Amino acid sequence: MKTPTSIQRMTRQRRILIETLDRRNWHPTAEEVYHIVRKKAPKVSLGTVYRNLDILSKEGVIAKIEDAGAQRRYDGNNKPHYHVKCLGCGNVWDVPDEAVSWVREPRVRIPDFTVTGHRLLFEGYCFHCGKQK
Amino acid sequence: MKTPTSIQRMTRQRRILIETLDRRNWHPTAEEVYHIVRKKAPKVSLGTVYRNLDILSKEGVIAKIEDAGAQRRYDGNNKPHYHVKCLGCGNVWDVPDEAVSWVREPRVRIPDFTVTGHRLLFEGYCFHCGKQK
DNA sequence: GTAAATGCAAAAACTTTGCAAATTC
DNA sequence: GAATTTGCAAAGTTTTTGCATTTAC
Repeated sequence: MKTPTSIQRMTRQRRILIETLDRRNWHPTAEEVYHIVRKKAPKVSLGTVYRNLDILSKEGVIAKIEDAGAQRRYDGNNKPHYHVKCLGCGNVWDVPDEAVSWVREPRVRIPDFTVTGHRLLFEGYCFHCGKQK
Repeated sequence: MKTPTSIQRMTRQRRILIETLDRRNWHPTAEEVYHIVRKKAPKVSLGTVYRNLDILSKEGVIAKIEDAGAQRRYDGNNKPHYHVKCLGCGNVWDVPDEAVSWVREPRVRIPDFTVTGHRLLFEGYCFHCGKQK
C-alpha cells in the first residue's frame, strides 16, 4: 500500500488503522473500521478513525466508495442514463448517450450474485472548477 | 413522467413537487427541491419533501443518484477496479477485472468538462438476499 | 521540547418520524 | 366522513470539529 506523504507522525492508532485497511475485497464503513481497530487499540476514538480515513482518501491511499457528497441527489429522469460529476463543486449533469462510446453495455458475471443493473459515473472538473485549480 | 401507483391522494404539494422534478438535466438535493417547491407552496415542509422523494424513488418515478446507503464505505485497495453492491444488504464486493467484458474503457467527451475518471457500480442481489426476495 | 495527533464530547449536517391538524376523495 | 397526507418539531443517524492532553520525533 502506498505510504501517505502528508502524514507527519506514524502514531500507533494510525499504523493499526492502515494495517487494518490493507485487506482485499473489504469495504468497511467508518464504524466497522473503528470496531476492528479497537481490538488492537482499545482507546481509539471514532473521531480519529474518521480523521484518518479522510486523510488517507485525500492522499489517494484508500478510496471512498460511492461518495455521494454531503447530500443525496435525485433525478426526475428515470430513463437509464449516465451522469458526470464535478469533483470541485459537486454538481451533476447528464451525459448524453451519444457522448459515451463503447461497443456494448458492460456485462459482468459474478458467482452467487444476480446483477440487475449498473451505474456509471464520470468524474472530473467542470469549466468553472477546472479554471480554479 | 410515470404516475406513481401507491399514492392515494394527489395533494397540492405533491403535484407541485412532481411538476418541479420534471425537468431535464437537473439533479437537485432535497433541500434544493424544497426551496423551489416553496415558491409555489410556501408552507411546504422539508419533511414532506423528503417523504415524497422517498415515495417517488421507491416507485421508480424518480431516481436517487449515487445513493451511498446509510454509511459511506471505504476501500483499502486504491487500484482501479469496479464494485458490485447488493441492494438487499448493502454489502459491496470487488468485481474481478476478468468478470467484466467490454471492448474498451468507456470514453466520454463533454464540452467544457475535463473527465478524469469513472466509477462503475454493478447492482443486484447477493445469494443470501436473492433467496429472501 | 515542539508540533502533530488523539480522545472526548459537543455540534453540525442530513434524514426520518410521531402526532395533531388539515386536506383529498 | 374516513383515511391519507401534511406541518411542525423532535429525534435519529452519520460525520465533523474544538480543545485540552498525549505522543512521536
